[in-house]
Amino acid sequence: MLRTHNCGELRKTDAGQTVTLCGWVDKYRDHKGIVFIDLRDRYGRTQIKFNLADDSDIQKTAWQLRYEDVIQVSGEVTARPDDMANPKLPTGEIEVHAAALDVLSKSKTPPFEPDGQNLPNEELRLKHRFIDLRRQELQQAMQVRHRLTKAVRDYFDELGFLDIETPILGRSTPEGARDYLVPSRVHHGEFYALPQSPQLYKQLLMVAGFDRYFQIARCFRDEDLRADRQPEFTQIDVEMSFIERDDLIETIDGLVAAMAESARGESISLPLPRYTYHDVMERFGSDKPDMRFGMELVDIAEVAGDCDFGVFKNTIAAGGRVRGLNAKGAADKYSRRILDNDFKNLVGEYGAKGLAYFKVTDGKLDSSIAKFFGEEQQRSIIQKLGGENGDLLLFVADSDKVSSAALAALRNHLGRDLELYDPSEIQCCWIIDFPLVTWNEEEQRWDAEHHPFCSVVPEDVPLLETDPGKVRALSYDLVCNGYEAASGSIRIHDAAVQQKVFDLLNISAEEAERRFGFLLEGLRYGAPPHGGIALGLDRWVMLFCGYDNIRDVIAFPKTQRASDLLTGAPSTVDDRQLRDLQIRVVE
RNA sequence: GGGGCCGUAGCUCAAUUGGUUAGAGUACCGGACUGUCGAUCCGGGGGUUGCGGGUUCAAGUCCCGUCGGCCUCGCCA
Repeated sequence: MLRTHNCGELRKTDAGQTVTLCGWVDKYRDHKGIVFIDLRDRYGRTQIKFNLADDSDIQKTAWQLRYEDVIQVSGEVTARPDDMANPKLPTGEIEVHAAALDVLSKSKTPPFEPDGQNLPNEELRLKHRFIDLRRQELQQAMQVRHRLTKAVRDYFDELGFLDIETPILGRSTPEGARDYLVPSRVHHGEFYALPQSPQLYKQLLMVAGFDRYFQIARCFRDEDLRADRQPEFTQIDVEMSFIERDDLIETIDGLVAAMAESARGESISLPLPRYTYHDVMERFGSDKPDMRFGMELVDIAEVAGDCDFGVFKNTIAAGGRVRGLNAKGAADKYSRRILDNDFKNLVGEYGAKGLAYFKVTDGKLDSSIAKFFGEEQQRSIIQKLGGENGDLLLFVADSDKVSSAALAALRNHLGRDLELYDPSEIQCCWIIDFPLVTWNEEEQRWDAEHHPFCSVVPEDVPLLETDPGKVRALSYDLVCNGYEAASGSIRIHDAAVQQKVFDLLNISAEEAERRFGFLLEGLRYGAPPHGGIALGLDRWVMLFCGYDNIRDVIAFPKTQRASDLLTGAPSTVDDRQLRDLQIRVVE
């Protein structure tokens, strides 16, 4: 070993010991006759003292030290005089009095310093990711990530789950997300697809009798990115046999508690609350509501349909909805310009054509459109939204879909902006009873909400033929702070029900056979009732770290256009490689 | 595919209505300094204002295009 201790562990009680430390020069303070170095590794920082009187050769080298040089220092641990201790550092009560110094590796002047001050733009940080990763936030994230995956493995191991790997090179199944394709050299013109998830494999593992499976699986989706989406990401993939929905949910409740314990040392009270899809869509306008605060949506259809405000009245007449929310005490918080521009644009992104708002003043509505509402109607609106003087009431009148999306976004914005919750808090809940299918207006057909193998609430099976939109799926999402953090379902193992679902989705027998024949064939050879779930590992790490960007918890992430600025991927390849694959690039 | 924000010294930023030689802090280089911990003080070097075109007597600033980064709608069974 080139060191006896790390840079975070020495304390006053170690005074007198001779130690050797290795690390990066984090700061240097050169007083000519005395030089201080803060030596950094991933465990912490320790002050090293170089004294002119001791050894002029060492001192000469110490004068040359610059940021991010890697050095090895030996010397005696010395207690600092009380008035010279640094309370900001855990090691601040001691310093190492250098008797030997070896520069292990000189650093070029770094493009930026990983001290977290004046953080450069992300482009530069991604280009020099090896430096960015020295920053405390990223070091922290990698540690949380490690602890989390270890907790996951330990938890499932305790419960008798087997960790089984599934192929990365698989067959393309052209529904859902766009596949990343890998050309085959041996089979001209044919391609593998990277897995969007191990979904079909894990169902076959159930058929094979591995009744408790989990895997920390890399997944790939060639879709446009977001702050919480990367083209390759990691799922905690789980599948169980001979279980019902609640068994799975309880198992995952325990997993979430174990993860929270390991990542943050927090105990989460179980069971996690469960809400139905219908319930949260009505109350929050979203199937992934942020439960850290209230501010629920309120329907004012009765008043709106009867008032003189054309937008409201016509929306109700056309079968739309008028709903609003109450920003408590925010009447004077937002200027008219912000309301008419920023807020209107915000809801406009979701298709809302406008935003109506009132301030509650003297028990009445105060707004340019208040005149369209009678005294009784104003009282009714205020009462429905629990309005008090000083409150700001905001309304969107539109279709169910648009008003939900717009108000959900507005609610999230207001919740954050009005600081209605502690941003370090974690609030998880289950969303259950999703609709099995949703009507696709453009294509004039029913689409699976989850996937075509998702099972049905037994009492709803007859509805498959009469009222498909009302059929509830045996699927469930785990939502955390407004993010979809896990999603799963009980799968169909009954051929007759599967056929009904395929019929509903307009998937012919030939088409089903062509698309997922290998799964269907497997299910014909004794398939146990089974179900599972997949948790987005990256998102959980992000949530547990309190970050709002998934790139901050991935060691080597990609940009929004899916390029890796560090390595330059994707890149062109040699003609010879293309020849082998019989692929030609066309302009 | 659509909408929005951004790009000036290695880095973080400034630069009036379009107007002198594009500035500051930090980093870097040199000097001073034996108790600092964002060390301090003195001095110095450092610019294709992302790139290309246009308007103008004059462009970092205005216009068009393009490249790159971020946020977002669509998309993500």
